[in-house]
Amino acid sequence: MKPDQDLTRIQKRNRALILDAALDVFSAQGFRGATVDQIAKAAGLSKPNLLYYFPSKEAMYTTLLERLLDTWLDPLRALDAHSDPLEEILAYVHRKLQMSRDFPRESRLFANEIVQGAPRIHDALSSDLKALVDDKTALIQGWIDAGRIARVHPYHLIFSIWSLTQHYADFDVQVRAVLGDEDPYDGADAFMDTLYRRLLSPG
Amino acid sequence: MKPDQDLTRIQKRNRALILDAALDVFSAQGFRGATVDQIAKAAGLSKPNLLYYFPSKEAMYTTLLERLLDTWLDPLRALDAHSDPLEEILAYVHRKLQMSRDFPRESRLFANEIVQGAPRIHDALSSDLKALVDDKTALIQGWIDAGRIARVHPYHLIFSIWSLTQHYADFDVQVRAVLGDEDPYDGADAFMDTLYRRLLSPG
DNA sequence: GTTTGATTTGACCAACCGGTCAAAGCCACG
DNA sequence: CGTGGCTTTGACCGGTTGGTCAAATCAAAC
Repeated sequence: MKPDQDLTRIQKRNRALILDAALDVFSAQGFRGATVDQIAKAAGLSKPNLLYYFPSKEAMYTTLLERLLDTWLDPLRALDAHSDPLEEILAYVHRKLQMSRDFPRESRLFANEIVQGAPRIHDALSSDLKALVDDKTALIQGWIDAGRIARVHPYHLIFSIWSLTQHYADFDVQVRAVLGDEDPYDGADAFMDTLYRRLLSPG
Repeated sequence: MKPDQDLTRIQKRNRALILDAALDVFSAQGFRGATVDQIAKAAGLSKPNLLYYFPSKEAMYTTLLERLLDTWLDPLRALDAHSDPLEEILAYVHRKLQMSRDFPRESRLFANEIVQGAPRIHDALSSDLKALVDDKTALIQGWIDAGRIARVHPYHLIFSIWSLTQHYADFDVQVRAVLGDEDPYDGADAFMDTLYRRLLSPG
């Protein structure tokens, strides 16, 4: 991939246009359900023009996935030892929920990919993701051993945070069908605050 | 739909064969990603033969969805006032997790459908599902008002149970990539028991 | 064993899909 | 201007897909 400086103004604009349209379509239809024509129409460009900027439909998809996995894990990377453990974890929960609220398409893109067996991102999960989680669970285990938070299985703690926060983006239609007009995220934020305080408060 | 009695022995066997194969393929690929040929091969029948038993690919899919939504909600229907509220909710959590363990294909079929906006099941969500959840949240709210469990948002409580339990089926590859050889469900069961006891214990 | 209706399938079709290509259009620079 | 490279696209291609159909096969009742 060429660095951004080597791209002309038009290239930059159109690549961004295409990736945004591709995110729309892939997140709503999955890789196989999406068609290049749909993406082209969403981007306001012709189909051959898309394939001038990306060598294939698959290239658009993997470009999106690679960029997203990275930014998606930023909140977890930020989890660190520089404050009270409980508040640190709560801050992570709130950041993660905020990402679901701000970037639901990204969340659904990952959900689609993983529900269908992660055929194009499995390696990154077993290497990069696993390494990061191993690192952060060790940090959490340290807090537990020091008696600073309650004793819970650190891996399942992280799974629970992913699951609860992403649920509001991935299952948005279901949540809204049940809740009606009420905004899901306000209640979710308060609920999770209560949940993790009660779960993790030591003693 | 004809009642089962009107079906011949061969019809019963082949319809069951086809639906099982369709569940395999749809849950792994989504509706659009699945092909009738894949389902036929998985069922050990020819493609025209499938379309002899079902009028279309869509009919196979919606038949599966309708049957599944019903059984999928059975554990929630069983939530009732006949024992200690906390134990009643915990029993629901454990039943739901057990369903994810026993029927991961069904869970992923729903996940696929809902992540993609529930185009073929949206009505059932807003009517049947909403009615059931409204009913059960009223029950939970009664327990809260009586001081028998802690004060939490009852809708988000139910969302959290769905989210946490189904996560282990829907995101199975991710969970296993991170956990390695450890069985996810044993740890999950203990984790959720702790979580909901701490969250819901009154006082 | 013959008949009749149920079951199965090879061959086929029209629509769709990802991708190609040659030609046309456009833009920036001298 | 004009010219050379960047950008855009209409037309097209081969493969796939959902679905059809007529003919062949099978099974059960008499």
